[in-house]
Amino acid sequence: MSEDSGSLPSKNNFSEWYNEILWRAEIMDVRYPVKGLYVWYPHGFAIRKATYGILRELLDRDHEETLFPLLIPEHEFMKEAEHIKGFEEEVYWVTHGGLSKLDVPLALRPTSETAIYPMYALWVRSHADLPLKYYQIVNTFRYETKHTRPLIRLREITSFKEAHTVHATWEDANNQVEEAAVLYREFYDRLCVPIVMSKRPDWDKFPGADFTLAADVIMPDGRTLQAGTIHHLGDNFAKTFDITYEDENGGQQLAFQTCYGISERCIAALISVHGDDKGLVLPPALAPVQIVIVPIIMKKMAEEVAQAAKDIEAEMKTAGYRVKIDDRPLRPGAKYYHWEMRGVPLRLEIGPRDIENGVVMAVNRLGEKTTLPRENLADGVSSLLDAFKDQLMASAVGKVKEKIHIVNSLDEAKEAVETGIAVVQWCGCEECADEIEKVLDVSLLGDDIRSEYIEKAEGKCIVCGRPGKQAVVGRSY
RNA sequence: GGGGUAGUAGGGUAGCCUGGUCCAUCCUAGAGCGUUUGGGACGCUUUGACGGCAGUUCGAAUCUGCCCUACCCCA
Repeated sequence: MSEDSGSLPSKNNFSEWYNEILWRAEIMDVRYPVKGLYVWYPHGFAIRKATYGILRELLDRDHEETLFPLLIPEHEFMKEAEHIKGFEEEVYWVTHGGLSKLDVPLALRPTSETAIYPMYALWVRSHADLPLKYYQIVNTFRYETKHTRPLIRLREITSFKEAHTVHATWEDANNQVEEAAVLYREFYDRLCVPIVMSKRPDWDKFPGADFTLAADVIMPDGRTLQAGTIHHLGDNFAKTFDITYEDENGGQQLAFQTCYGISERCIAALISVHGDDKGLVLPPALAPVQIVIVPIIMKKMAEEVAQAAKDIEAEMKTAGYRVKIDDRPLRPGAKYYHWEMRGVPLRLEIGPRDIENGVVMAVNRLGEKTTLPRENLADGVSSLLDAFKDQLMASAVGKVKEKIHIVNSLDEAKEAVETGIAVVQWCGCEECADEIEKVLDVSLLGDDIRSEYIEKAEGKCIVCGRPGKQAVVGRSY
């Protein structure tokens, strides 16, 4: 395989590194002949499967999974004025069935509010139906005009997990927003990816929402990637789609709603945060292959070594690991590079010497070697993998902390956003935000910061000097 | 939104202005055979391309038109 040899561009050149690792590690093939659409390789898809498996597991605690249609009739799509304004530039329309023009044009969902809420209007009858918490994992379409980028800016988002909840009161919905924030934090914890959550400024919230919380990931080049959003929809959509319920006293009440989504950008974050110059680095839970066994086959003891590898494979399978023997007729070194590129967390080497000594060589993806006793191998493996996961998290947190700069002036902020994000004091008005964005060439990501990496502090707006609150600014994808 | 540059085999390049070939070339690419194997093995044999569609021509990677795609710069 062509992607098997040679080295990656250094991660210091993040953009090149990112493009190259996607195909070298067999995540995505970008050669599909339509702009903004990409193909998942089986290996990338396996990472997706593991990642979304975790998302499902977390949501399934108290949500139910559903599936709504891809096509939305124009009259439903056009109902919510703010919502339309937010999306009209980027909607794909199906206008023909065969050769005949459709009476009602159909939108390819850019997001599913207008597909789901007409049905919610039918489903929600009484307070006993609430809260209602459904989610789906679907593809969505947006006609992006700026530069598309695999996993990050797509015309077909292939893996949009969107949850849509309905509640009796604004406060209930608000509690759900908080629950979603906890949920997303736990999700990214499982990915060992640190996030910074904040409240988007009003002009940047989801079209039709009361407010929006967002999880941003700080990428290796210091730019931020919005990797999850949580919207309090108030009763805005309930009014439009007539979602009402009968309360305890027999009166009709408007419902309150939230929605929150995560797309395959989470995988872009996963790859980018952990990967290194040798390729992918994956937490064991997300690795399609968790353990690769490389038999060191020489002329002597060839049979014994092959059999020992098979025995280890069987043992690891029994212990519940995704494991693979690499018995291809290649030099061992070639195999090491091959699996390092694909992010396999742990490699076990077994050769004549090891058999004689009753041990197995274990090497984790960070290159640390351990000699494990052959007896009770699964125990040794288990503790190595646990330690490896903790190492990944610690290293990711360390990198993020270096990229967060708490600053007191526009000048300091300007320097800070060259390598990461700046935490500034901001009075909250749009004029000052515009000034910050213009001078620094950044986005004001949000205030009401929720991050264990950022200490709370008070101060004065770095533009106008009025009393401020903390806000995150950075260059974003 | 405006401008620019470019698409040649799995990947990387030359050729294009000045149309012509039976072998273009490199690789850590593929296939086959053999010898190897504790950090990217070696030898021999071999496969495969001119982004797409139309046009000009005896003849197009090369000229013309349209389309698609990618990258860069400016708002």
